[in-house]
Amino acid sequence: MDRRVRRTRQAIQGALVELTLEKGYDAVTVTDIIDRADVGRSTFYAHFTDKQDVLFSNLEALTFLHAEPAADGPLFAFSLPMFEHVHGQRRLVKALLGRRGGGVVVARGERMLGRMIRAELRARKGEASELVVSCVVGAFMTLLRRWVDEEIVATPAELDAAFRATVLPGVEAL
Amino acid sequence: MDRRVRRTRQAIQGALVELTLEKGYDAVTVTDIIDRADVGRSTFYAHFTDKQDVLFSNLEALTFLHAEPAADGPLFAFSLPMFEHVHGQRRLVKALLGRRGGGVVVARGERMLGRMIRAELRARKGEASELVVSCVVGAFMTLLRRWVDEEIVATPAELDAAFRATVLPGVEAL
Amino acid sequence: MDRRVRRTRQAIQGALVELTLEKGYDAVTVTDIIDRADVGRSTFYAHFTDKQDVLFSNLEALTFLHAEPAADGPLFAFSLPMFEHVHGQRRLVKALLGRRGGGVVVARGERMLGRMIRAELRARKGEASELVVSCVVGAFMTLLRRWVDEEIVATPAELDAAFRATVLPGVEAL
Amino acid sequence: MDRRVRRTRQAIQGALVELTLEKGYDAVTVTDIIDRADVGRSTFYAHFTDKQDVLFSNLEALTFLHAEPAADGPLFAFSLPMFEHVHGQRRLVKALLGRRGGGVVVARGERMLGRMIRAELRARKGEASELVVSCVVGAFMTLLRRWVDEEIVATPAELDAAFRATVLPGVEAL
DNA sequence: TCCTAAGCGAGACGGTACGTCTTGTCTTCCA
DNA sequence: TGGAAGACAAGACGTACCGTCTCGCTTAGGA
Repeated sequence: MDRRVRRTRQAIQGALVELTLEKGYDAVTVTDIIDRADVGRSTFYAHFTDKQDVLFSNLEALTFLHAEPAADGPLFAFSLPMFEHVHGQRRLVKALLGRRGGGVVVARGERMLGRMIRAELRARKGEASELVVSCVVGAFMTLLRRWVDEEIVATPAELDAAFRATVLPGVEAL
Repeated sequence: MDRRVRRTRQAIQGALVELTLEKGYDAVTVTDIIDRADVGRSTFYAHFTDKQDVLFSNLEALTFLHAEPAADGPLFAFSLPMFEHVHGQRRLVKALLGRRGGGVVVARGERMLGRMIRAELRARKGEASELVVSCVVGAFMTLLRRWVDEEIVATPAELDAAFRATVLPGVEAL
Repeated sequence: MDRRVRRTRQAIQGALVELTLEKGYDAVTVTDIIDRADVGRSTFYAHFTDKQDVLFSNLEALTFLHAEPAADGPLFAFSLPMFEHVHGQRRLVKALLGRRGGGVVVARGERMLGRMIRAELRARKGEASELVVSCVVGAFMTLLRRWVDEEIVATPAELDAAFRATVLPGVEAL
Repeated sequence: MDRRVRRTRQAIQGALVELTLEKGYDAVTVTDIIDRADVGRSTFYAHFTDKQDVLFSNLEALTFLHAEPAADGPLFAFSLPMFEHVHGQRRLVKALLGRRGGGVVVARGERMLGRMIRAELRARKGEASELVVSCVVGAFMTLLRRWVDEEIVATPAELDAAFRATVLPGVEAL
């Protein structure tokens, strides 16, 4: 891929993140992005189909979203590494996943997390109740979201501890 | 209030709910609402400032959002009644709170639920960790949301059971 | 006719004149008139069909518009009395006929004046060229309009003198 | 300037003229113009601020409005050329200056003509009475307007003859 | 003196036009 | 000759008026 092309794409992606942090994803217009990235309108549409397309392209940088379920080790072992990973990318994660981000990203995160938790539960218990999966997903994602939105102040270790303390006893008792 | 006024407001509110179920809240335009409600443009703006204003006005019909925390009885006793209440208004709740609804409503629901859970925990344990509150709120709301979106099929009693089984042991052990 | 009715009609007519002098006829809205006259919307439409209807109703007070052609005496004898008559109603005439008034009134004035001048010429000369009638009408009306708009400062006698001095020699020579 | 831009502007200007001839300037809406010109709403406002702005832009095609006073030769020599010039653009002049046109154009024409006549009179007589100027302006403009409105049928030469015959004796006698 | 019809204000209502804004496509021009 | 700049059509936005309408209150003027 052309170096210029890469630069153009990054300028656009960066502009969306900045603007999302400033005004919230919904309020950002394609015109805003173009102006901020200092790029022509047709250039934007040459690289992306949509504002949402830019959002999703940014998503690939969020590697924690591609985590794989662990078949052994303690239940929900993904938790601590994930909080730590997010810690290093707070700014980006906040823009994408936080209150001002596009709701779609949260939905995607939930789906991915759901798959992981479902797989873990199946591996240990044979079957996974979708009701329980929803509870666990919700507990984790809400914690994560409120943290990046700075409604909660805590270290990754504290988050991990609280998450496990709240849901593990219930899940293991099933 | 004038009888005509009441009819106009209801036509508009109803139109928003219908259209949200059909195309999703974000895709609904004020023009859509006007046409569906068979109401003049100026009439719309005489009653509501916004599409969002209509959304919020509908919210008041969702009485379960105004639930009060119980000081005694079992922990999280609100759960079953709430699921049952929602059961009776699935259509409306789905439109407002579901995947296709406006994200704002979920946020409002979380805030309200957070207040309730925080109060219950304070009443029983003296103090309430915001981390734990977030987990419980997330577990409940995610369950509720996936249910109204029909990603989960279950009775209110089953939902209540799963919610309590998942989070109660952990919360009580603290 | 009810005394109340008369009062209402006059309030509306007066409001239009005032507002026309302030902002010009075109800029005056029915809503403006209603507010100024302190009258209900439906009352307005009970008495008049239009803003223009009010304008025309006011017109009847402008009696000089109903002048009759004189069959004898000097040519264009209507001139001096008309300027004098207007002098006494400058305010109203200015609102209706002036630059800020509705163009329709000028058109009406021209038609009426045209009839008068045509009749006078026919009486004295047997026939009246429509071209000459137009010139005379234009000369008189333009003089009148610029005078009520205060682009010209003069007494009725001076206006009459200028009008006759300019067009009479030409007309009589035909 | 872009070829597209020129085409767009002309389509809009042309649409206004057509529509003015059909319904009269006041009755023409921006929406009408847009539809007739087959142009997007935003495109209209990218080129013109107003309906009136389009009107004025059309005015520049009316070159006779920019005529210069002649310092010598017979008085009011502008008359015949002007009637002839208008003859070649009847359609446009009728739309802009006629009964159905915007009153503003007539006002502009009167001002321009006033300047010309005033200058001619000053050059020959030392001083120009504003009263006389008004009469002459009115005579000429009214003749012109009734002619383009087809209330009068005549050739440019006949119009010129009538105008001069009516006002010249009076003006020269002063 | 009552009472009944009309006059009236208040303002809800469906429409229509406005001028602004954003979107995604399409054309032009330049490097 | 390929890509940046930006003109464009489409259509939603929120505002301002319009002319119609329904509602009660008041206010004569006839019973």
